[in-house]
Amino acid sequence: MDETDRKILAAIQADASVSIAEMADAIGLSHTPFWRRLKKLEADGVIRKRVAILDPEKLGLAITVFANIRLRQHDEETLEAFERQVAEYPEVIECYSMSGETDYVVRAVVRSIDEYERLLKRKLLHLPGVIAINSHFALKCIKLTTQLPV
Amino acid sequence: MDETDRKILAAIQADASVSIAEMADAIGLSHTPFWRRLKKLEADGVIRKRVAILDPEKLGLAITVFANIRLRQHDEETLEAFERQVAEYPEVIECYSMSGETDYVVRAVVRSIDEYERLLKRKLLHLPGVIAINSHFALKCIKLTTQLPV
DNA sequence: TATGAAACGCCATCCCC
DNA sequence: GGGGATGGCGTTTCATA
Repeated sequence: MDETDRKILAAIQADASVSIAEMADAIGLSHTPFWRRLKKLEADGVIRKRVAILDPEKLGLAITVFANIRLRQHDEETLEAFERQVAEYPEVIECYSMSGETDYVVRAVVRSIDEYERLLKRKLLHLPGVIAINSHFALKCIKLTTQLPV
Repeated sequence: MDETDRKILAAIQADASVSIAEMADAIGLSHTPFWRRLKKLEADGVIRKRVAILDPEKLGLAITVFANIRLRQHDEETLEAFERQVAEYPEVIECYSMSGETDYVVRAVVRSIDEYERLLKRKLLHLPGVIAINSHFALKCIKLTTQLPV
């Protein structure tokens, strides 16, 4: 993967709606080699998929919450069950297992505080092994992108 | 925005590479009304843009870090300067101002611990008003999606 | 006012150089 | 890496209820 590939990736992760011909001569390449590189990057899995990015506000999803989750037990089965189930909640946009005191951090988006309370009390707190959850609300989104540094 | 629009949004935020005709009859609609609704959702800004999602691993971006940032002062200018500058770092994928003790939480992706150390010491710690940063490393990504609950 | 059918024109794709 | 041909699809217009 050379410099030209990186330019292609940068372009297509910024805006995938422009035509191949346009992108190609934006980076100074004719459309055929551009297309060939693109297909290779897709085949190699560097480009995972094409998606539409929606506006959370316009969908009424005004609230972003970070939930720091601690488990009571850390055996294989509990972790596996927790991870499988937490990933299924559509409100959960991100989840990572973490170093430090917190076992997992979850980012969820919800329409209201009420909805988060339900997510917390009825779903997250009942996940396998959960002993404590610490919730932090985002006041404002400064940056949220899908563009990786290539 | 009715149930049909939600189906369109769900489909296109899951996979924007399939043709309009295919999506249309997947949700039981002929392609013209589907297309009109799509254009309206774009015009209304519900659909913000189309992008390609890249694989961080394949790009060598193996490490995800959450940085909890505290500022020493909270006057308008400091906040504004901090927010403007933090958003410019390509390693910073997300940043939110938060309730609670932490002023800002940042999610960054880097190639190595070394690279994070440089990001922290040379960039983040020098941002306007910063007094303390607490870094937490992700051990594993359980879920990371762009799909919002529609 | 929302949907279905049909024609147009562009662009992704594949050929060869 | 580049140029050219083609087939399919997004786009637009017309017709319908």
